Amino acid sequence: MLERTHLAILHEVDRLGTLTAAAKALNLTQSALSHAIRRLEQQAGAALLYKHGRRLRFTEAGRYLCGVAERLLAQFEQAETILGEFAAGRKGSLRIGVECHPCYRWLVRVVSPFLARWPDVDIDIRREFQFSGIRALIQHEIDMLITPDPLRTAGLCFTPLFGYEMVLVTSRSHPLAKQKVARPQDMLDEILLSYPVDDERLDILNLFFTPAKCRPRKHKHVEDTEILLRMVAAGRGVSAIPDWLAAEYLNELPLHTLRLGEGGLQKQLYIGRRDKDRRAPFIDGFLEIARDTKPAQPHSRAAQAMPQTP
Amino acid sequence: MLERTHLAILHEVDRLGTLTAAAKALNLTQSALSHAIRRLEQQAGAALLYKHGRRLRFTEAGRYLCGVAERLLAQFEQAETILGEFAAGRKGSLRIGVECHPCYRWLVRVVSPFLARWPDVDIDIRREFQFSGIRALIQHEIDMLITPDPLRTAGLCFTPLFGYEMVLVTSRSHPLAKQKVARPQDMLDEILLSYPVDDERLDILNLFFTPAKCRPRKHKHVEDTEILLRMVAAGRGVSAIPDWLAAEYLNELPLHTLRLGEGGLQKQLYIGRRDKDRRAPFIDGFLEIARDTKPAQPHSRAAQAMPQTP
DNA sequence: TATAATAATGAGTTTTTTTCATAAGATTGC
DNA sequence: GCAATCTTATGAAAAAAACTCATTATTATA
Repeated sequence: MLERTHLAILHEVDRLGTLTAAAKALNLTQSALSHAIRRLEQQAGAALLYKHGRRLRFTEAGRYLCGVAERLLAQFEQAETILGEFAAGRKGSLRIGVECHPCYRWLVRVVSPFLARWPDVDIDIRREFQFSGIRALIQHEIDMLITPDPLRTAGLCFTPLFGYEMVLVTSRSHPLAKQKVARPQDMLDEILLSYPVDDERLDILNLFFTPAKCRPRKHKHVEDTEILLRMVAAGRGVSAIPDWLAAEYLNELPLHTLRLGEGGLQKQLYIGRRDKDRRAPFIDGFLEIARDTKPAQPHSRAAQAMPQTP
Repeated sequence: MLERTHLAILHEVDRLGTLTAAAKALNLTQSALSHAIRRLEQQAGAALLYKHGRRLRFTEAGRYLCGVAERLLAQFEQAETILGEFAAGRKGSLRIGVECHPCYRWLVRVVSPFLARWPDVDIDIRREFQFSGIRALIQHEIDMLITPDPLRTAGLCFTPLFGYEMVLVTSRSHPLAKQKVARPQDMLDEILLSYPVDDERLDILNLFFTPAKCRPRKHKHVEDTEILLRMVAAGRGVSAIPDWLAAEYLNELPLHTLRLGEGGLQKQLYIGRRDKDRRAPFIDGFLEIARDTKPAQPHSRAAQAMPQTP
């Protein structure tokens, strides 16, 4: 079978003219090359070289193979180079799962510096999972998971990114806008707007309404953050979002934010990865950039006090 | 170093899903494949496969190599196919040198059946040589030489093709047209037309005039056979050409042919090749067809008696 | 014609690959 | 949950392949 070494030998013989020189270039003996060529010729059933004086010349078939060699050897070398890039962790693709809907807005700010730092790494962000994000991570469907719910699982490790508080947003003209703190009982007549997520995974239901054994009057799903907040601003409902996300919109929309309960609904965002993924430096690289990318200033809630009309 | 076998293994694993199946397809054991992949991974410094359940999955790097494999394996296979063509003697190119100017006309009749018989062989006909055709043959500038002057040379072998006679052609209205035989002395006032070849290589000078220690009045070179004979027909000169070539034109042009001297100027056409070129069946193939392709009937000289005006 | 350069060859050694036997891990069906 | 089954991993031994060494043969050169 035609092998890479055969091509390398023919190529060097072509380049240097003699077996002896080619052998030296390949760190082999002239004898080894002679044997190798002989074997190849016997297998192929065609002469590749013949003696011309004390040198060698290529037959038609040999010359043809030289052309093949030139093309294929280059491809081998390129493949090895790229393989080296993979090995060094410079090349690859990073599939990031996001379990916290609004976090997408924060994530896009992480991605840009990452792409600049790791030009050969592609990023793929996924927000929908067959089952849980954790499972997707374990099953290698994604490489990193951004989630506020780090399940302690063997083989995974979670790193905290930053803490935040889920706040209630209402229109600035909403009756609740006079309060600083919202209690579940205040909201029995409200329409709750949320991202389209299972009820069990909505913190405002799990941690706010359920303990108080009540529910808002109505619960509607809205896909997009922008639209959701515009609906809130228009008084069509209220919603619970991270404080830093609200902060980004307070200057643009007539919104008011309230603490959810006396202590507030405190959350922490985590980034998770598989333990064994030490192999790819860019995973750590992403983690580092993610840790350094803080969300909008939570204390910009002060902005809500500023007199301002959109 | 990345080898063809590595690519083949990865390709089969990709295609069949398991090492075991791939091993069977490659007529190896599962163990051999496992070892081979392990070695490659160690050399590359990058994981290529990882266990997922009881099967294997490709890492990024592994998937990349699968792509490489698909491309490169196809190229290897194609190269081997073509190498097989060479081995079977079907693929190649035949460079034919022609030292006898008018023989070109005969040669074209050989080429057609050859091309039909060896569809994969290209033919390249060369009429100009740096030095001699023999030298071109020895130095592999050409593979076959058509010549009337077979120099006995080591490493070459010449095969006779057919005998012919160089005849003098004149216009039918030329004074010499009354004769059947031309003597050198008859032609002291003539203009000799010939192909543009060194005087030493013109038989009519070497073998006809020189022995008689005389020369025609003038000697002109004409490139093309057709033009040369039209000039002869127009009485602008006389020329010496093979009898079979004259035969081809006797019906078309008012030409007359005379024997050069009493015995005539007898020649033999040879085809020469390198001794060692047994390697390429199509060289023998060409030789066979050439031997079977006879020139125009010499006895069609009878045509000259037929009453005919152009 | 001797000398130098180069390729070819055969035997022996080294290296690489392969196999065998078995362990270990994961899935399936009961 | 457990046996049966499927799959990969591993280490040692065997087999195969590649390589080297020493030498011969051929050609070019001075």
